[in-house]
Amino acid sequence: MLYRAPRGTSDILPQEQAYWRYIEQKVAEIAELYGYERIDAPAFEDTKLFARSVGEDTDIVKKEMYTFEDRGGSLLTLRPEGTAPVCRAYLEHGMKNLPQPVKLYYIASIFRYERPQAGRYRQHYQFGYEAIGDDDPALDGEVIDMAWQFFLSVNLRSLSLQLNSIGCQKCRPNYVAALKGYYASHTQELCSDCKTRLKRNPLRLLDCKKPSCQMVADSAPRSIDFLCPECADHFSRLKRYLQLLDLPFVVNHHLVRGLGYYTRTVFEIQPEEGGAQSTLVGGGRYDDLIEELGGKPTPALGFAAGIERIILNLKKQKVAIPTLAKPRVFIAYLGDEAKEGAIKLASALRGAGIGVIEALGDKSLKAQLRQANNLDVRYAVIIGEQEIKAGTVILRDMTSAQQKSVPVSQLQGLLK
RNA sequence: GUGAGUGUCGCCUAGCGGUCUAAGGCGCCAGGUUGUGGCCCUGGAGAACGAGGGUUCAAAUCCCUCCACUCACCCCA
Repeated sequence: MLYRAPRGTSDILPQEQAYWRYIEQKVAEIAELYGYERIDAPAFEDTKLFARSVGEDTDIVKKEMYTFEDRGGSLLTLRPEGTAPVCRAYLEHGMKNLPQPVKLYYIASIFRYERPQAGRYRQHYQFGYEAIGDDDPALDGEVIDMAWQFFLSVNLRSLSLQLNSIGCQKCRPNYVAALKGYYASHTQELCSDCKTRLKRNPLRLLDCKKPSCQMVADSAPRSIDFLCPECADHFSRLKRYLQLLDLPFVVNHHLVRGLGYYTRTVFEIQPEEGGAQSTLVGGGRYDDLIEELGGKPTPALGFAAGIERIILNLKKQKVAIPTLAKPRVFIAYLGDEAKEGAIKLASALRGAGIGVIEALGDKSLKAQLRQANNLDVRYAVIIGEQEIKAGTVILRDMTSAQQKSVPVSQLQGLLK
């Protein structure tokens, strides 16, 4: 084989498309229900947009971006996440002049140069909802509710909703300092990865998977104990609203999220029987991001969900999804004259909204019907020399194997 | 970037140093007489055995390198 899809990418084949259609429809339905409108940003952006927003020190920026220089010398990057482009669009189009918050959603391909494994791809798809321009915890509740309702609507069950608050610019430094202090006295118990995390990104110490590090993390200071009064109030009101909505969240003190821009609320949704790359939804508040990108201080939040991972779980849970429509009629013909009749008939039927597949070439009727059978079509319409003369066709029901001669004029009605 | 496992027709699998210019099943195509499918029967197309180097009289079968896939780590949806 000369060419294959690049590593970490894959073709979404016809037999998979029903899942994609299903999810895209649900995403749009939920959006409509909550008043979110679709936005499609370009697949690549100025590299600096992601470097600034995601955080220079994150792995995404340091080693996972598809960055290239175009012929004009601009440094561009295939989007490694969906939030920054939406924020850029918010600023670029002056959306602060719209009624706030501005509520947007997207479905987009995402590119990250990582080693592929179960549930992780170099090109994959995420959808996300973003609400920009309000800091009311009720908005946090709404966004989390949307994520939860989405999964209810696609019939995925046994999910867990994890919640935490990591504070704001004012209170988080105190927490990080306390965390560092705590970990400094436990360095000898840490794995080598955690030793570097202690220097680079102390918050990430909390979700190391190694059991020995988990033990250390279990007794570590908790972010919610260091929240400033405003953040603490925000968090407790959010929890109140989530209770009102009957959302079964659990506060996870180890949940910190990887992207650099999060403030206050962070949350994830994952299967209860979680494997390695199992997180279905990750999101949270990013109150400083718009300002960081050059706008006025503007609170905002959102989440992103991985579509391939959702499909993986739909299959695992054997969720029944609607099948895609396909033509119900196959037209077979015998001879050149009949072929011309078949071409005209197919066109007329399609004009009436009836899906039709035509035979091709100069095959035996047997071969044509075999094809009809393989196409899993409901009816075969057969046209031969006799039918052309008589102005009729043979209508064959492929499931019952009953067939009868009918006038062409009546065919359309019989196929409805 | 690290570690482990895998790599034979579109799919699944047999072969594990000579009988393999590779076998079977599914699928695909065509026939089984004159204008008819799905079952059955017959036939056909389709892989130089991931790629490139070795070892050997001889390699799909042994060795090396690379590539890809799968899973895990890092990280993340």
